[in-house]
Amino acid sequence: MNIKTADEKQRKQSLIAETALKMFEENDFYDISINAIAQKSHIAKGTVFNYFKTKENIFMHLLLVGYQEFFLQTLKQLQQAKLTSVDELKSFLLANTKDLIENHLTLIKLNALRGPILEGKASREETIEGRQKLYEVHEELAKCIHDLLPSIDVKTANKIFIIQSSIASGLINLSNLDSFNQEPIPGNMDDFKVSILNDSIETFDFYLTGLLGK
Amino acid sequence: MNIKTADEKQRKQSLIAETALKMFEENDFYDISINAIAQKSHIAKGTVFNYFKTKENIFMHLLLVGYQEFFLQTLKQLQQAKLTSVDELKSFLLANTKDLIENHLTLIKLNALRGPILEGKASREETIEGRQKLYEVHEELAKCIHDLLPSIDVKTANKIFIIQSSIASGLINLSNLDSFNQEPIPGNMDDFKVSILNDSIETFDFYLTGLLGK
Amino acid sequence: MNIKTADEKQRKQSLIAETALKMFEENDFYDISINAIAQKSHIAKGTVFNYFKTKENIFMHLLLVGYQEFFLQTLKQLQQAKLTSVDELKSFLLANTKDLIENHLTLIKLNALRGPILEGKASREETIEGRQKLYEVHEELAKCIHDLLPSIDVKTANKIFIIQSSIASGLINLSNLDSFNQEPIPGNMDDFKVSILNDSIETFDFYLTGLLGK
Amino acid sequence: MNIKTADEKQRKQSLIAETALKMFEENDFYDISINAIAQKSHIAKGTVFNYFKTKENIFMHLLLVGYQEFFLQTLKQLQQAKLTSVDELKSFLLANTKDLIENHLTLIKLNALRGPILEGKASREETIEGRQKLYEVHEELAKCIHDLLPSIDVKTANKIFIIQSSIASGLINLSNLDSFNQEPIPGNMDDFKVSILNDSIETFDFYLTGLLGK
DNA sequence: TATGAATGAGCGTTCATTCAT
DNA sequence: GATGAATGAACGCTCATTCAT
Repeated sequence: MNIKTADEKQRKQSLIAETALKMFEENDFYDISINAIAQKSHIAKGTVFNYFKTKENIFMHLLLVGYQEFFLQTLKQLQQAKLTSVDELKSFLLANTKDLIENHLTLIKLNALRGPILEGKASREETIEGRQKLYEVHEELAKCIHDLLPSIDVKTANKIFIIQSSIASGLINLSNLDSFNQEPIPGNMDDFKVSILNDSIETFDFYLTGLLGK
Repeated sequence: MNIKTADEKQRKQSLIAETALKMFEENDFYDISINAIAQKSHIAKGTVFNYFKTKENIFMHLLLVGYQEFFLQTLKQLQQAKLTSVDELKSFLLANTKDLIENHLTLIKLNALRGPILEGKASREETIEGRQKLYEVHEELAKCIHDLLPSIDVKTANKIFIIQSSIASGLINLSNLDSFNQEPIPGNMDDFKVSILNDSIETFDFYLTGLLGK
Repeated sequence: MNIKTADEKQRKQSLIAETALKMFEENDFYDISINAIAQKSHIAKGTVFNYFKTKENIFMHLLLVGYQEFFLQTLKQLQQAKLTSVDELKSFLLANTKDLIENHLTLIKLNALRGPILEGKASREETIEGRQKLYEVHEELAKCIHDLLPSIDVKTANKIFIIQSSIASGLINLSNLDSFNQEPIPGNMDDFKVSILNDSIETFDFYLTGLLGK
Repeated sequence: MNIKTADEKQRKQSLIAETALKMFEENDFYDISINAIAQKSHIAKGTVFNYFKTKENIFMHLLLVGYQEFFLQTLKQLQQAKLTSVDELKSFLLANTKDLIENHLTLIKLNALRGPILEGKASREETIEGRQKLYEVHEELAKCIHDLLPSIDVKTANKIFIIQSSIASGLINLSNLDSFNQEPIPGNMDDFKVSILNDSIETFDFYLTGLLGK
């Protein structure tokens, strides 16, 4: 048990990361203690620190690797999609947004932690390395779009994905206006209901139309 | 002097709230301690708790009252604006967004705290009371828009303001992608620069066009 | 119990400091935990931090205030002693050294912590303030000697007290060479026995003779 | 290769010890972790524990072996020096002190660890064995002095070297009184400057004169 | 013999909250 | 109403040491 292969090490790191991710689905960063992550992972507290230097690093890893994977998957889907028009791209992106929200909502929640909470204590080196990898995938994705539809330049294509996350991230913050702590607020709150999924898609749809033309 | 008038009471509460607001402009919720708020307000720590039952209540108050004031001000401006077309409304709303971002950025930052952080510990009663007041103003604002431009129904008008905040809030989360802890990341990061103001306005502009028609 | 006078506050600070001092007589800095200090003082751990910002500050306080008191007491004794010759001064200083070692040994042990351990985490402000007060007393003491015996300049008089502590501090480090963990080492260890008191006084005596003339 | 010769074993032990020594030149005992020693030695953490049962044993070894080597070297130099008078011995010892401070300052720093820190956790057996070897060299050195200058008895000669280390060790503790964390303290601190080398030699010179005559 | 992953007790420190005055 | 001293649970994190391989 003493010498782990890179693969075994990765697996344990993933165990920790995935435990943290699961917990983050239901709890806030500050309500998740390293102790709890360790317990749920059935390992000792110290072991967590053998794999991540700080608590913030865990969540930064979640954000960076999670987005990398999401964009890589998006890239693959894009390559298979053989888009031929802006309209088809729009459809593709809206479906992609649905996937992001339905299956990767934590990524979007993690965005809100990055600047104010994680960067202060996450390791600069690791973060920048992870970010650069992420940016590479992002650029590749953008280039792929540009290749398919040359009228969309690379910068614009990059921006599309930034705005995609922005919209979803913002709608999370404004969701549940009709309840308090999951319990409904008395009175007719219909006008304040937000559907993260529907409103994100609608907003992103309008955005894409505005950006790329009717 | 033993018995404070309601007015005096309000004044001290405002003092605390405004101090907290100023601190929130530059620091994260978790980096602002009650102790620091008390010191900056030149009052005792215990006094803070005479006016707000919990730390979370302070920031919930900031959010609810801040938005009330912002929407009241918006309402006034709207009443003076004498809009006659959807296009004029759009211009009005974009200018209003600029004001929101330039002068009330903390409101938008507070949105990100509400669900995951504040609701867990804020007093249910006070929050719901504050929220209902806020919703009233919000409704009034929406109705005003509907009165000016009957083609826009009240529910839609309400939604406009929710999306306005959503967009700005989301872009805050995605800003500073080209730096780490305020310091620039090496490499050409042009494609990842976000301007909260410009991108919010662009996105909101496209949204309004999509929603209300070109 | 809520508003303490300066005097009451000082008394609690002293309680903590004296508890720490007592513990330091028998244990090493790293074997004394804040928890233990709090328990022995019959107060809560948090209360300790209301009076000292860091653990290091406690011991820095002990060092600075302890020496201040010792030098003030020495100054008083000196003023009463009416010395008229270098020989009388020597006798005075040797008796003073005896007092230092017999009744203030912790001060000498604290010297060994100062540079390598305390300075790294003690508050700069407080330390420098405490040091400057200490230096003033030190200077006053030196001036007093110069006034009594003008052949001894102030700088030399200051040095005398620095060397006094040095010698005792060094001999502490070299003491107990004939035992291990308080238990005697087998064999005849007579040649390695150190008497902190006797050897300090002998060494200091020789030093003073060399410095001030037979 | 499964069975290491005694020589190979010694070589790895020396590697660890020398790495620790180098680190101790610049860092405090508590700032040097076994992990760091292992890394700097390019061996595994567990390997360190194959050669030293505890962290304290490493530094105890450094102290005992370091002093053995220093005294052996001193002995050799003494045998070559052909001293014929107390004055020549004094000169020899002062030069030896200069060497000790300039080239073996860590030995003196280690003295301060021995009693309060190392003995508590260092292995009794190994320590006593090392100490006895050290005492033998020490005695030999003392006897050599006695043989050269019969007026100096062996006990006195032993003591000379104990006081030599004491003085230097004490002056280390009292050095840097004119700065805080390497930064100068405001104000004229001339009277509180300590030169470990010069003041050690002066003090030791006076001591030797007092002990051995004029 | 060498390894390094796992451990977990223990640390200093923070801070919202209480409550006697 | 105002105060601020007291509290203590909870936190992230360290690190010497163990031991299966």
